Amino acid sequence: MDEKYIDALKALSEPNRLRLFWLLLHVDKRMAVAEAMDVIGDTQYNISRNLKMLYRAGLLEHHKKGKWVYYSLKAQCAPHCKALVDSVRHLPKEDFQQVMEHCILRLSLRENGECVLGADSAQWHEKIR
Amino acid sequence: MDEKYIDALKALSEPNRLRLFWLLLHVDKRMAVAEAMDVIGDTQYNISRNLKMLYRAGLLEHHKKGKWVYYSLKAQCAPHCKALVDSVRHLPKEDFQQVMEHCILRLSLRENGECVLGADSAQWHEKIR
DNA sequence: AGCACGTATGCGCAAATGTGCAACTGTGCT
DNA sequence: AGCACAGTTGCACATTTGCGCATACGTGCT
Repeated sequence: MDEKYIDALKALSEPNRLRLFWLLLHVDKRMAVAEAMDVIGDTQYNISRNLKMLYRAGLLEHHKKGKWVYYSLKAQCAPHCKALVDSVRHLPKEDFQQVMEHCILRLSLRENGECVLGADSAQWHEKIR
Repeated sequence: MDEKYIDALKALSEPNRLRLFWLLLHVDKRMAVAEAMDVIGDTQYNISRNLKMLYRAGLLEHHKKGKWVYYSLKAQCAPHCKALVDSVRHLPKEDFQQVMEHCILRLSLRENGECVLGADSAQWHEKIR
C-alpha cells in the first residue's frame, strides 16, 4: 500500500492543514511561515508543524532564503496523488473566502516579491483592521 | 468547510478502510458484510464499523436484503468528492492483488447473485486453501 | 561577538481514534 | 415460539494525534 498516499490523506483530513494546503494550492506561490501565520491566524508552532506534516506527506516543497523558509506546492507524479490534489483544488471557494482575502493582503506587504515582515507586525494589523 | 469531505479523507486514511473502499470501488458490486470479512480477513465488528464510517462519510450506500446487509458504492455529486474517489480508483492495482483474488473467489460462492454463506464457512476455507 | 528574529522540535497533556469484547437487534427457519 | 445466524452498538483500554510551552537552531544585523 502506498504509504505516502495514506500520509497525504491523513495530513489533509485535519481542517487546519487542509486550509493551509488549499492556500498554497490556490495562491500558487511560495509562502513563508510568518505569512502563513498571519493569513491562517494560527500560532507559530502549529503552522510550522502542519507545514512539515504536509511536506513529509509529499505534498509540499520548501527552501530556505535568508532567514525565511518558503513552502510551495510539490508537483505530483503518481496519478492517484494528482487526483487527490485535484480534489482539494475543486473544493468550493466560498469555504475559504477569508483565507483568500487575508492572503492577498499579506502578499501585498512583500517587497520585490520577497517577504520582509514577520508575523503579527503593526503593518499587518493596519491592513486587517 | 465541507464536513463530509473531511470525514471522507479521515475514513480513507486508515489502511483497512482504504482497502475496504478500494474493494467496493473495483468490484463495482454490492457486497455483504460477511463477504467483506472473508475477503479482507478482518473481524466482524471491525468490518461492520469501518463500513459504517465509510457510509457516514458519504462514500457508500447500504440496503438490507433478508438477513444480509449489502454495501455498495455511492455515486458522488460534488466535484471534489468525485476527484477524491478517483484518486482511490487510480491507486496501483498491485497493492491489492490478494484482496482482488479473494474477492473473485468469494463472489464465486454466491447463488443467483446472492450471498448465501456466512463468514468463515467450510466452503470458503476450501477455496483459499 | 552579541543580539534579534524566523523557524524547528522535544516534552507533557488532553482529546480523538482503533480494537476487542459482550450484549443487543432483526431476520429466516423449524 | 424458539433457535441460529447476520449485523450493530456501547464500553473499556491502548495507541495516536493535536496543542501549548519552552527551548534550541540558524541567519542577518550592528
